[in-house]
Amino acid sequence: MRKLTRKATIYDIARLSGASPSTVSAALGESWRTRRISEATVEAIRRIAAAEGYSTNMQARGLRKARSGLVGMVIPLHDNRFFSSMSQSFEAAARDRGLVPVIASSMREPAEELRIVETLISYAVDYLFIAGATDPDAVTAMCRAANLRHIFVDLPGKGAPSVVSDNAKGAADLTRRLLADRPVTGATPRDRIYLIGGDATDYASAQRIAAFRAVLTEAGLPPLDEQIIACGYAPRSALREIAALCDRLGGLPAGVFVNSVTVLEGVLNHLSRLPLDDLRACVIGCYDYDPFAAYLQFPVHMVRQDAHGLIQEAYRMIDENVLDLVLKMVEPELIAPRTFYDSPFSDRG
Amino acid sequence: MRKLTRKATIYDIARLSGASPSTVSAALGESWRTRRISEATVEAIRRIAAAEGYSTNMQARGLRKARSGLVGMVIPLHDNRFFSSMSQSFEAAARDRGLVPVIASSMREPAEELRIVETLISYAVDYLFIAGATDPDAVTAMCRAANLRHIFVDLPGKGAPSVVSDNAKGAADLTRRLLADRPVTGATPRDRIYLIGGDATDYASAQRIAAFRAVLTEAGLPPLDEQIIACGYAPRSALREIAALCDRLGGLPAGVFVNSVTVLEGVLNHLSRLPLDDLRACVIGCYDYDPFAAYLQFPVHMVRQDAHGLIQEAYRMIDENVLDLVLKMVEPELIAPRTFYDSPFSDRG
DNA sequence: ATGAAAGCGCTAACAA
DNA sequence: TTGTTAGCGCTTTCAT
Repeated sequence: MRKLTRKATIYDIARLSGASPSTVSAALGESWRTRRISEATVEAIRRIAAAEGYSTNMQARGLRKARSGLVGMVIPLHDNRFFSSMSQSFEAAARDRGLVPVIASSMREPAEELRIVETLISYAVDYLFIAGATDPDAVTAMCRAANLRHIFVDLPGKGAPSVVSDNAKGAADLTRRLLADRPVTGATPRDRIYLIGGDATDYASAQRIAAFRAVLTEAGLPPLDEQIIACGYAPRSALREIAALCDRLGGLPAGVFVNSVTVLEGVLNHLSRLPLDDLRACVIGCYDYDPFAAYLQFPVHMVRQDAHGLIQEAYRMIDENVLDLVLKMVEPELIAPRTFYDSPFSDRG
Repeated sequence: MRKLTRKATIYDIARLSGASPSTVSAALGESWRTRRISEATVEAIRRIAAAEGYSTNMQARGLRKARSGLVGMVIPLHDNRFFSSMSQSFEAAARDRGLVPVIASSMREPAEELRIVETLISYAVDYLFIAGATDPDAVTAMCRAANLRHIFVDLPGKGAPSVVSDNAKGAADLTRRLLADRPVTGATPRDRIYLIGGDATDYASAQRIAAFRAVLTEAGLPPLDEQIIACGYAPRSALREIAALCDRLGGLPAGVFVNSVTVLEGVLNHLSRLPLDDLRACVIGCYDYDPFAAYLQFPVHMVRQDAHGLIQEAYRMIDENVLDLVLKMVEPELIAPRTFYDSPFSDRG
């Protein structure tokens, strides 16, 4: 017969054990050593608590201690290999520290991002990670007002420590690789390399676009503005833009630098409609790694961003109480077509 | 100059506005209508609160109201297309209801799963979704003790409403499709279809395996036990098992039913080392959809589970206060090789 | 070695 | 229409 009563509190355990609530609190927590509660008492109290299915009410504890035990993270979206890897690492690292992770997705909407930050502040998260921030300054302002330690990941902010991929290096490496694979003359619009996807106003894309331009210029192929198609990250708009581009050019260009895995999804949607020989004449690079995308019918050069490393580094800053406005870079890695990268969680599924 | 003071409380707003804390509380919340606070007062209070950057302390509110405003969900892992889609839908649906989602991954470890449930209970989540439960009965026991409404998704439980994919139908469809694509005789070990991956003791895999067996049997090809290789969901073990299988058979079998997208990752890792012609002689099906996996060098038949539909249905049960031990089925969809499925979030990235 | 009591910030009776 | 008060469950001085 199921008990319909509310959850047990320390008062219940106190009554049952004959000890006082404060003793119970100490016995059930960490402070019993310093309070010099006898081991016998602690044992007895814990036994009873276990029997009653007691568990600490974290709302009450948090209220009293002014620490919730929660760590928040804002990501653009869950349904994305890069960000979901970050979530996985974020969660593991949180647990290692006895914290409970709360991950929310902003859909890259600045307003939504701020609403989420406000919500997380309401729940008194102890730290906040913001990945792919769309409005870092506003986030910093809110966190400052709430006295909340925060840290930017992937896209940096000016008001807090930041950990980002070395986008310039990753993009330069990828661009060079595309050129090496498929030398172009730049003589005709089709004999050029195009960059598609991303938001030219965000830091990561800006860095990548700059590197892309620089490498092309170095190679004596200074890019025209129309070679940069920063149409956002959504598959749907990427599909539209790559189709339009092929229309304009009368076919695929010599090469495409795809600015994220979600963009690649849209691009692939279009490419899949074209004859295979056309695809093979075009060299494709993608700024992000996906094991399946590594084995498509045409080779794809990929840049694997170190999601795990980014998160580790960010937690290190929290652990070491770094408050300086550092901008830490984590190296991405160029992955050759048809190569497997063994993720840190590949023994899980 | 940054204020270093703690966050504003209703007492601060009360002092500043000349109203009482309870009036402030009402004005800032929903109850001011029924309490018949004048609009003017409400306005004034809200203005001051906004100016002070006030936001409700949800720990305190939750403690008082015995409702946290949190909804929990346990998933096996974040870094997985199926589950991360679920997260995305779960979060959107939570927000529609004014709830804050807390998603935690169990890595498919029963002990971890229970620890997470206990943690979520500690934080007083108002509802709990458990996706891919490894120990549903234990979860139900804990939730009962804590008086927590819960619901199983993907893998059902006996003690609470459950929403699951129609695994039998999905697996039967996929198996039939494999047979249609690549008729086998069953005469030699290589001329058979093998199922790889999953956990034979979990409900979903059990259903799929049963359907796989049934379809083969119907077709006059009753499967041997060695045709079922339920080696778990991890890419790494799938890699090992498919390699071992090919070793035993002296090459790829006629067909492979891959039991999840993570398993496909491991399988692909092996297949990628084989000559393309060998792969093309083997028909591959995967129970899960991934847009990139849909465009590999060899065709892959896929079953798309309706993550969004599962979550919608689960929330519907919460909304309608369904308490019966129903087992609701959601139909998966067979997706032909090289087909794009347009996800509900493809306008995002 | 343990207990009593105050208070974290909020809401809901109950008063006025 | 608004104010006063008690108390949600916990931790922490301060007593003893």
